[in-house]
Amino acid sequence: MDNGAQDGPTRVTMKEVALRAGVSQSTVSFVLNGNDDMRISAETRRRVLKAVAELGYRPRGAGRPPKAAGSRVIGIMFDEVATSPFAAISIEGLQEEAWKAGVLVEVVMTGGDRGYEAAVLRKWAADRVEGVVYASILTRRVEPPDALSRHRAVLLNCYDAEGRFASVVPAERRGGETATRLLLEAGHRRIAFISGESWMDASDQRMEGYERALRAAGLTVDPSLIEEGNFLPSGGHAATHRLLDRTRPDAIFCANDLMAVGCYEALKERGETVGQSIAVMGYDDQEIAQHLNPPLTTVLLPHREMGQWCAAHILGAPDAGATMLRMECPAVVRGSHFGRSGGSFAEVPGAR
Amino acid sequence: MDNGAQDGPTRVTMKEVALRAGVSQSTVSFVLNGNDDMRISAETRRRVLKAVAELGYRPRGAGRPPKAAGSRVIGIMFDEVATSPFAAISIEGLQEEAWKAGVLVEVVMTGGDRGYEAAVLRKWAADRVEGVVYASILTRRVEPPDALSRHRAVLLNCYDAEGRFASVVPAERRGGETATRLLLEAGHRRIAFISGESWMDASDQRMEGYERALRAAGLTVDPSLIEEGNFLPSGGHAATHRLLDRTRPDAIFCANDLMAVGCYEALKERGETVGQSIAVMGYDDQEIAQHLNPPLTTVLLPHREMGQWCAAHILGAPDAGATMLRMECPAVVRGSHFGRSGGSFAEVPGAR
DNA sequence: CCGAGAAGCTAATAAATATTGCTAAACTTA
DNA sequence: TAAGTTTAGCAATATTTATTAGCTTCTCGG
Repeated sequence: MDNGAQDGPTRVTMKEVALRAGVSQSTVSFVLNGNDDMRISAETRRRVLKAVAELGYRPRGAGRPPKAAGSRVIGIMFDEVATSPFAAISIEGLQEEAWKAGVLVEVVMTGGDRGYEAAVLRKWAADRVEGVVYASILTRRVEPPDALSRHRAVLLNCYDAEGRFASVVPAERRGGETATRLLLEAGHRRIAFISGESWMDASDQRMEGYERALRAAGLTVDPSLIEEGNFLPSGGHAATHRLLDRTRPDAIFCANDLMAVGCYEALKERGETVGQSIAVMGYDDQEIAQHLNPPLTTVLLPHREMGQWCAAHILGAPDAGATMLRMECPAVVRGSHFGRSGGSFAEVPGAR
Repeated sequence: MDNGAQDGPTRVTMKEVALRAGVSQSTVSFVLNGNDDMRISAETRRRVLKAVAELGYRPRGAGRPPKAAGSRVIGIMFDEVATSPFAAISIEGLQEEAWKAGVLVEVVMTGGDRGYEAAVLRKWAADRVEGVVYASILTRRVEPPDALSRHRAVLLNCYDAEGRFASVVPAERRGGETATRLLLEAGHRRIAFISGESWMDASDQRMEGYERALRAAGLTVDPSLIEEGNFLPSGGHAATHRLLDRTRPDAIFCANDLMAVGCYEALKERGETVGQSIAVMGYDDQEIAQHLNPPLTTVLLPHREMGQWCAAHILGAPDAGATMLRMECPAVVRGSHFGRSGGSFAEVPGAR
C-alpha cells in the first residue's frame, strides 16, 4: 500500500535526528520551524540541518496525497516582489506542469523578509504542501531559511552553497557563448561587450561566455572592446559612446536588453544603422526587444522551462540527489545582429 | 448556519469532525485512513465524509497544536498570468498592508480557468482564509465564480454587473482629464489624442477624460486630432505619422506609455524635439517611461494604493457595503509635456 | 433460548511534534 | 568580583493523529 521504497523498518523521526546531532528533540523542532523565540547557535543549527539531510528526515506523511478533502498544492516563494515578467513566466511554467497532475500553485513574495519567509513555510507545513520552490529574481547564491529543510524543496534561479537542495539556473555562460557565436557566424570579428555591474553573477558569466566563444574562434579578447555598463538604458547609452570614441566595432553585445535600448539610441546619434552598418545583440528577451527598430536579436532566459522542471522534480520520484541544473538559453534571432553582410530587416515587420 | 463569531485561525481537527458526525475521533481516523479491515458501516462513513467536507478538514502532521500556528491569510487570485508589473505592484501594496496585521498573502493565477478558480476557492475555504481578492489584469467587468460568495471578497481592477462585491478600479476618466489639463496648463491648445483599441474600457475612459478637460477649458474637440492606436509602440508610431501628415498639434496625448515610445520615434523622424518643439504625454507610468529621452510625463495607475485598499477592506469592519471605488490616478511630471513655452505655466481659461 | 462469532464502533493509549518555561553558562556592567 | 543580563539549550508538557484492545449489539446454528 505504500508507494515509497524507502519506508524501511522505522521512519526517521525528530528524535533520531536529535540523537545524531547530539541535541534534544525540541531543539530540532526549533531549528526546523525557524521560530524566532528560540535562539540557536549557528553551530548547532548546522549540525541539526546536516543530520536532517543525512537521514533524509521529512515530517510525517510528506509526499503522501491527502486522502481527505483538499487539493494538493505546490508553493513558490520569491525573494523580491516581481516587477519583472521573469517571475511570471516561471510561475506559468510551474503551474502548467503542476496542473497536469491536478496540483495547484500558490505564490508568495517575501521581499526577503526572514520573518515572512518563516511564517509562510510554517503555514505551508501545516497545509502539508507537496513541495516548495524557493525562487530568486536575480540569479544568485542564497541562504535558504532552515525551515525549508522540512519541505521537499527546489531552488529556482538560485542555489545554496552547501548544495543541500536541488536547484536550476540558466546556463548564462553558454548563453553568452551562443550570442557571441551568432555574431561570429554573421561575419563579425571586432565584437564589443558591454557588461552589467560586476557584482552580478549573470553579467560575469555572460562575459565569460563571450570570451570563451571568441577564443574558440581563434580570436583574442581585446580589453579595449569591453565596457562596463549598469544593466540600464543609460549605461548602455554611455558605454556605447565611450566605445565609439575609442574604436569602431563591427558588433556590440550588450549584457542585457535594457542596455541595448540605450545602445540603439547612441548608435543612431552616431549615424549608424543597427542591423546594417553595425550589429547589436541583447540578452534576456524582454518585451521591449521585439518593439525596437530593428527588432533586437537576443538570448532567451528559459524561465518557463525552469518552472516546469521544478514542478516535475517536486512531483517526481523522491530520491533524486541535490544537483544543480544549468538550463540552456536559446537565441531569439530578430535581425539586429546582422551587419553589412546580411539582414534585410530594415522595415518593422508587422510589429507585434 | 455559520458558526457565528470568527473562532480565529483554529484549524479543524478530527475531534471537531467527529463531533459533527456524531462519532468518535478514532472512527474518523479509520474512515480517512481506511487502513485495516476495520469495518465501518456505509452510513457512518457517509456521515463522516460529509462532515469532513462541510468543515473543510485537512489532516496535519501528527502532533501539531495550532496555537499561533494558524497564520491568517488573504488570498489574491488573478485571471491572467501577470506578465505586466501592474499585478506585482498591487500585490506588494496588498501585502504591505496585510503584513501590518500579521496576515500573509497568497497569490494564485488562474488563467481564467473556471475549474482552477473553483479548486482554489475550495482550498481557501478549507484554509479559512480571511478573505479573497479577485483581480483582473485588464480593467473590466467580470463574472466572478459563485463560490466567491462564500468568502469575504473584494474585486481588484474589475467589477461585477450586479454589484454584489466591493470593488476598486482606477479613475481612468479623471486620469485622462488630469493629463489633458497638465498639457493645457503648459500652454498647449492643439492637443492630439492617440487612443488604444476601442474595445478596451481604459482607452475609452481616458479619451472621455481628454474630451471633458478640453470642453472644461472652453475648447472644442477636433476629431481630426484623434487617431486610433493599439496600445503598442507600432501603433503609436503609425498614428503619430498619420497625425502629422494631416496637421501639426502642439501636444500628443498617448493613451498609454508603450504608444508614446513609438510616438517619440516618429517625432524624431519628423525632426521634432520632444519636450521642446512638441509635447508628449503618456499613461500608465511603465518602467520604460523614465528611461525615454526626455523622460516621459505620464499618469500613474494607483495599483499599490488599490492593493492596500483591498487589504484594509478585508481586514476592516465587516459592514462596508458593496461599493465601487474609483481611485485617483496622479500625474508623474517628467518633462516631456512641456513645449515651446518651456514650461511656463501659461494661464488656462477655466483652469484654477 | 443459548452462546459463539462477527459487525460496528469507542475508550484508552502510543507516537510524533510544538511550545512554555526554566536553567546553566557566558558575558556585561558597576 | 558580584549582580544583572543575555544566550543557548533542554525538560516538561500540550496537542494532535494513529493504533490497539476491547465493548456492545446482532445473527444464527443447534
